[in-house]
Amino acid sequence: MEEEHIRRIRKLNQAYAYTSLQMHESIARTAGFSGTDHKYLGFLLERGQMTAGELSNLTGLTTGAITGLIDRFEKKKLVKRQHGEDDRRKVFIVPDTDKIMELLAPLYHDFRNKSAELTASFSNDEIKIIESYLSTSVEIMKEITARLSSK
Amino acid sequence: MEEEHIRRIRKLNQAYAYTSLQMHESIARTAGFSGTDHKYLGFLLERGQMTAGELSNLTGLTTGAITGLIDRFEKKKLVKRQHGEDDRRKVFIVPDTDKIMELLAPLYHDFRNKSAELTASFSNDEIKIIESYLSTSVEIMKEITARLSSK
DNA sequence: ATTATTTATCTTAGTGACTAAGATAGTTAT
DNA sequence: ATAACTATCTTAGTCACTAAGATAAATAAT
Repeated sequence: MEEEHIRRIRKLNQAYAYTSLQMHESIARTAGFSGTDHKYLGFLLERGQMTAGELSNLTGLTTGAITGLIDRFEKKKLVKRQHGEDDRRKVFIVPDTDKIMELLAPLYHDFRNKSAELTASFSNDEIKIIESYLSTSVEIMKEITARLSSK
Repeated sequence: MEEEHIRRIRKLNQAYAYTSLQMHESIARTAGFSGTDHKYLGFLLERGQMTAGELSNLTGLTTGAITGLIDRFEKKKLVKRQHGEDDRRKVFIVPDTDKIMELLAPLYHDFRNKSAELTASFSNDEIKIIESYLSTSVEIMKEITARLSSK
């Protein structure tokens, strides 16, 4: 019964998305972040230093909101402001990777371990299937988001 | 190379969680919802009518915040307040399922179709593997969340 | 060179959703 | 009846956000 499979996977996906959101919110709260800061800190961590304007574009926040975001991070000494040498208007936000990792790593520790264990419990062929499913899903969601944002 | 698999799946998971969040935020904005309202409306839709207090417990919001949430939904005629017959202090939030679906269904239409297509592209055995991966992941994340919330 | 335009970030004023604490109204227990 | 409790609402204050404009630096135009 194919319809049944589709329904079950859809339900699982909803649960997955919701639970993931909950977990990340919990982790953020535990780390002492309010609201969406955790998400944007992850951004900085992954992409490395960038200017305030770039972060504004990437996040969709106004430059004013970015100023506040950097202020909060800077107060916690998780990032530093560094004026551009060639263009002194630019403000590079330089994440203190070690400090951020020190703060977040313990909170992700268990999740990482258990997830790794789960992955290791599958064979190579099985992992290919899971990877294929996940990556195509990501593509689908990106496409939907792009379409909605352009409206 | 098992380590490599684990790393790749972890990266895919991060991308999945992030993209999913982005998509749901886009859908919310398109539907005219600010912030987290969309999430809680989904809650009401899935669980059906409940009292303000129950929603407060489930969401973790204070009762004051729930009052505002219901006000906003009520103004858009997506839910109705209904005083309990046995206990007149209680306020049941009754979602207008048809109206909510009418608002949200078109926005999820493409996503649902493409996801169904993706699911249908796998064999029965492959789907079992994906289901197993997703459901165990959900369990892991629930456990982590519960542990953090109790601290 | 001086001036105008553009660019990058910051500042200010106002908004909206949130919390904490207390008010209101209805219920249960003594 | 009165007290204690419960469910929701109200109020005051906070915080992150937007929109619009200020500041400062870079680039272009005359």
